[in-house]
Amino acid sequence: MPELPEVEIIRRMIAGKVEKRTIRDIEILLPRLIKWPSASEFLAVIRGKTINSLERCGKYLLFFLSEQRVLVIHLRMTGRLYYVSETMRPDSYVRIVFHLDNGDRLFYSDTRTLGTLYLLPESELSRIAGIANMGPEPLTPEFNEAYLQDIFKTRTGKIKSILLDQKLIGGLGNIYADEALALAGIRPERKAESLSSREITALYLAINKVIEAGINDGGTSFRDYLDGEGRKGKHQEHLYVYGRKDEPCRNCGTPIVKINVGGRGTHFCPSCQK
DNA sequence: AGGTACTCCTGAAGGC
DNA sequence: TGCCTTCAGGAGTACC
Repeated sequence: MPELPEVEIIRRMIAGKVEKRTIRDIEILLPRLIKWPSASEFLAVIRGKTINSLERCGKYLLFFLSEQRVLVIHLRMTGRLYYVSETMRPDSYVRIVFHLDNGDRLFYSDTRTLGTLYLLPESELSRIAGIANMGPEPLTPEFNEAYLQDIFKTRTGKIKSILLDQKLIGGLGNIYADEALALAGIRPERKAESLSSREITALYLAINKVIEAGINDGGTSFRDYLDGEGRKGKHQEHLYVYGRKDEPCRNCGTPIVKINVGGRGTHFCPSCQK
């Protein structure tokens, strides 16, 4: 599942190739993935637009186009973007094909078809609530210990659920939330308000560390994720707890436990995490 | 505010 | 071998 590191890897791999290219045509094989506007209007508006830049906001990709339009893509669970040369054939899950003016294409592929696409004027970006309300992202100045102290101290919810709330922290998903809590030595079911300032410091450092490691490893390919050229990341080889149920903790050897927190599969070491 | 349940969706995996 | 059920989960929404 693409989280901040995976989306950032895709952005970096694709940005240099699509920027300054014009979208010559587009094939919409599964119209319901397009949330706004209608598929026919989407097609009419995007045709002939030039991609000025490719940015990321949390788990959203933002293609800034000519005439102050923005193409917004959220990959959700199984969405993928590939930049491919003229000769490559789409796999059976390609749902949308962007034809560029140099003959190359951008494939939007999605096995479970939960991804979402929008096309709107830049000035209306805030209509997408997930973007308008996005909390500070790891590895930015706004995401710091003081901010975490502030949001944790009054919240009675479980820390794992707090970490996944995009309004509070932008870009964290299930894998990196589990990993950060493991690295910080904190149990996922702890109430946020129960964390000591020392634990909050540890968690702050851990979140930045796992996100940075994920990016440096080219993302985590646990089930579905592939990068902008269809390749797997390497971070799954370095995971502490996610997907390691019954396997020995890398620190103490205790079998990793899997539970359900807030409807999400949650992994932790019952010995190292307090 | 926070918990729970439900929705979207398909392929993999597990049970018998 | 084969059929059926369960699970994976980001995000939105409904409801208490």
